[in-house]
Amino acid sequence: MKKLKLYCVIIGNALNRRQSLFSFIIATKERYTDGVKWKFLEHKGPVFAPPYEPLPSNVKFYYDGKHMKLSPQAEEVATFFAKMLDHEYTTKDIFRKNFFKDWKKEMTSEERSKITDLKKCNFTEMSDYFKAQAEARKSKTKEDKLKIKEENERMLQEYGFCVMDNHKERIANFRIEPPGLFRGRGDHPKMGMLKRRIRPEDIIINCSKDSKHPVPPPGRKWKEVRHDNKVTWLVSWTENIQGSIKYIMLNPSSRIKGEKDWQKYETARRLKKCVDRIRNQYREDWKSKEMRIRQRAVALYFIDKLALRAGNEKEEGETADTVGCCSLRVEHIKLYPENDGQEFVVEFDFLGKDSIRYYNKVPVEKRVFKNLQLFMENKEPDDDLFDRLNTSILNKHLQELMDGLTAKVFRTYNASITLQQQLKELTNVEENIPAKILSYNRANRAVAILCNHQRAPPKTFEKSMQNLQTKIDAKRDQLADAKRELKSAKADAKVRRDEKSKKYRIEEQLMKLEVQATDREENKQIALGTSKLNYLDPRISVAWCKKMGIPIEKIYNKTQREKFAWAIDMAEEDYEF
DNA sequence: GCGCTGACTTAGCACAACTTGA
DNA sequence: TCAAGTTGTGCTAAGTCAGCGC
Repeated sequence: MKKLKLYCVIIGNALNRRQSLFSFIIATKERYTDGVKWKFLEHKGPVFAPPYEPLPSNVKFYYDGKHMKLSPQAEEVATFFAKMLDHEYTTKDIFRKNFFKDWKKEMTSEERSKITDLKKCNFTEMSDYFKAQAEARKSKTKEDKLKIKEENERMLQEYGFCVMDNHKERIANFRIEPPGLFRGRGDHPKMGMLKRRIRPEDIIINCSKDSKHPVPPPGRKWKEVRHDNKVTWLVSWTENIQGSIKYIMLNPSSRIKGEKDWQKYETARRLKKCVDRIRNQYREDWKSKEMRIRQRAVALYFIDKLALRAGNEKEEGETADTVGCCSLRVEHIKLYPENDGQEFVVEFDFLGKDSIRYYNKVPVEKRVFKNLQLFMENKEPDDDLFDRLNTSILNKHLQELMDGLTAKVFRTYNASITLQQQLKELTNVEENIPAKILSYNRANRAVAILCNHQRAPPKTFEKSMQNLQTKIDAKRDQLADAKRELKSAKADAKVRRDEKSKKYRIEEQLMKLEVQATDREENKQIALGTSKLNYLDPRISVAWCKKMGIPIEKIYNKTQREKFAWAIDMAEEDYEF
């Protein structure tokens, strides 16, 4: 009864934070213990990519120096390549090979017999045409830009929301991925392949029986309409490169995602309570008689100490050659009994998720070192380091140690606890706001380094650094002037006061610039966003802001505040992870 | 156990949108 | 007011992990 009453309140005012927080707790504790994710789900279905518009006749394609009119299908695929002409991708052999193979499939038999060598294809007119179009888009008038904006807004309002259990929720990706050329990361064997256009007939709709079902475009059909309330997705289709399923799901601000996120951090907090026991256990296991247990224990030590990912097996030749902890190979580590004055050093060098390089030299305990020597005995470089271990074995073991424990919980736990410790260590209530924020970013950075969240240095980095330095120099000159003026303004008390406050103001500005420069330099190759969004319990940041008198807007932008609304609502100043 | 698949989270990059200072 | 620089958002690839059938 009480529950029912609450729901009514929620329906009446779905956007009221306090109330949605209640529904949140109810949902987690009472409503969905049986894998049911919702009772009611209604939406408008996906937005398809716009149909292909053939090129104007003056934009020509040349083969072997001669103009050649392509069939619409072949032309469309050619434009995908033309649009990427300036990208390094198009110079890579695999990319070109894959593209050409798939392009030929789209050609008429006549085209296929003529076009036999990609090197003889000239796409430059197409490429120039698209560049001109992009330029034209940029230089549109204010009114035109506003019109586009309004149209986008209209689409968002129509397709960007759904109703799930009495809440109107934002959908994350309501637009179907347009066709194009597949761009894998790193050395992907499938780069350049044609990602085909998705049609209504490829689409599975998921919604509740008693909802208004989404309508396919006129004269078309959905592949299937199902009513599976044990899953959270609204739309799915099978992608043609890997044959995997893609989904349309809800925005991170939605109840269903927020709840899950909250749960994730609660699991990490439970790990905090038993991590000492687990650490003692794996240290004991280093001595085990059984090889499989020693391997498990050393791997777990790496996952815990270095925040490595679990490392599932991957199908060879289907994806880029990347590894995580359990899939490390002998060639990925080097052992140094002594290195730079430290004993038992392990050097890691491998490509992880997204082909981001993990390079680290770490001193380890002697037992770990000896075990690693043992694991590597009589093995080839491309043999598995942990040949008696995989993620499934590891996670089964972890499950026995703590309910809900898996390898990735260690990343969440270590990231969040590091942030909390670093914030305690680095920040001082006495400092001013820019200094506090620099400290926050430094704490955030410690986590990003731990998790190896890298980014390519921004293209404009050097220049923007230089600009900042110029500003700092100018500000220093200004400060020197102000100091001189203050000195010479001895007699008049009022003038003195004014000069003093001016000097103070300039000092503040200078400090702010210097802090900004430090922050930016330290951030050159480190991405803070990923850890902020996925690994750091937002309640730690909310509590810190409250304690330090920092407005939450300084730490989280609008999107982030929406995602972490539950935490902003929940966490008090004394929150402890 | 073992391989496979589906569902869901995590990830970096490209580009659009906004901000700032000349 | 505009270009340059900076930040935010969208996109979609690439992971993790549970569950299933054998």
